[in-house]
Amino acid sequence: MAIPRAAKTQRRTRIQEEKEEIILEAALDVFSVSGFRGSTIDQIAEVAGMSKPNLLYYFRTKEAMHRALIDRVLFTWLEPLRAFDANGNPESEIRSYIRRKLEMARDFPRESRLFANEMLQGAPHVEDELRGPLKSLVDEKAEVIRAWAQAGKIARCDPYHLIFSIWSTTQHYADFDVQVRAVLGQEHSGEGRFEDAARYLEQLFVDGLRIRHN
Amino acid sequence: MAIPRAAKTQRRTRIQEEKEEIILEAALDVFSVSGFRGSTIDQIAEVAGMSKPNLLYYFRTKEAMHRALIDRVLFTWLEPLRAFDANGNPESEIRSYIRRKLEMARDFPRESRLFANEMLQGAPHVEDELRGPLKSLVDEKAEVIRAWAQAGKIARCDPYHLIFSIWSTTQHYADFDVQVRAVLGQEHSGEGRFEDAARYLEQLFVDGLRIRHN
DNA sequence: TGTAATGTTTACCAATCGGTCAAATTATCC
DNA sequence: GGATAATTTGACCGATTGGTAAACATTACA
Repeated sequence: MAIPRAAKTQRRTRIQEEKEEIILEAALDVFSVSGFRGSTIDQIAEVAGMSKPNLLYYFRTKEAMHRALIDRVLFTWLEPLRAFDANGNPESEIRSYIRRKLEMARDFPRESRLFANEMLQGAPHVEDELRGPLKSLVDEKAEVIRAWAQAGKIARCDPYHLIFSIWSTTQHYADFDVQVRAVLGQEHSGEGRFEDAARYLEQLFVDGLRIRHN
Repeated sequence: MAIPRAAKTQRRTRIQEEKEEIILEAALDVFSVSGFRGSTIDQIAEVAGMSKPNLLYYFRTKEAMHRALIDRVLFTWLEPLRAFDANGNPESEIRSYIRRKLEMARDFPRESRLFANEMLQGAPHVEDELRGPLKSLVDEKAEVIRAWAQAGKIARCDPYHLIFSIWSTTQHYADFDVQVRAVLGQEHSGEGRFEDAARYLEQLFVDGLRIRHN
């Protein structure tokens, strides 16, 4: 006799793991494009290749699917920042942070867009996480950067806005991908654009544009 | 006897101009948060303070409202880039471009988010404009930047990615406003954050982080 | 192999969706 | 003021929405 819901059982069966994975994969496809409100369970069900009630057997509500996705993305999304090392030297740390974030924009654009969608809507589902864990992590890394500036290793600058600028420039290649490709034109829209972006961004952050003052 | 639709008449009445303005204002509120699919005519009608059939008297479909908004935003959004002057000197041109874009992020965040929403969804309504007028304008300005680099006035760098980086860093303060405020905390979330951002970004682009190599 | 638990589907529900219609109301202009 | 055009609304429509109920199918395990 149909026990509660799969999510409530103690041990997860093989089928549960597999199907939940398929569902979240499909949900990521849909949510990342249309946002929470603009996505429908039917869309997700179709992408996942199963019936709507079957989806709802694994995730009771649309919100539960979204929640599960957001939780997963939030964690992995901050990996590169966590790896930011206070003991490394500024140049290589900043260079590799940029590179890692760019790789994520290239390899996980849907995750980036899911997050962006949530931000655009005012973060109704994750505001607590932003104010809590995210802020704490950024505060910690900002302190590292501040110390570098204090020691004269890099220019004095606002560490928070420095972090914002790395986030925005790198995520741009995932979130605004259509625009980037349209502007670059067909001949420069290959995967090489990420290499070009990496080269440009590393130069920008390390040396700036070296504008000749006059 | 009810003539076609207002939009089809030759001369627009005072009421038409007023109401269309009110509707577009409300539509901007709603579309910029929830995107096209996630927004409903009822929501817009409620914000606009009029009945749904009354909205549809001025704009026949939800798509027509969105279209009208997008057209308006697309035009004004590129003003700063159009003002980019080939004859000016690189430093002041880049500085003032950054400043203007930041002012727009501050003063017209809904317009920025409407555009961002459209990009996230793959630009289904504006892809032609991206490939046409937008690309042309960027090509033109990229050529200016390339000439500056050629003349040794600024560092050699990819002009397209330079433009992308100015777009992304400045629009970030509109599109990711919630995140920026959450991370900065209450004490630094006042309007002063735009001043801080301007100072940081001008430094970044002009001088870079001046990382000490070793 | 039998049976209980797990998984899947068809049929359905009330609410909301984008949009229409005709009637009622208001503004405009002679 | 009256005729006419412009504006506004309540009632309504079929389609789609998130979600449920219950019957049916499959799996796991003793």
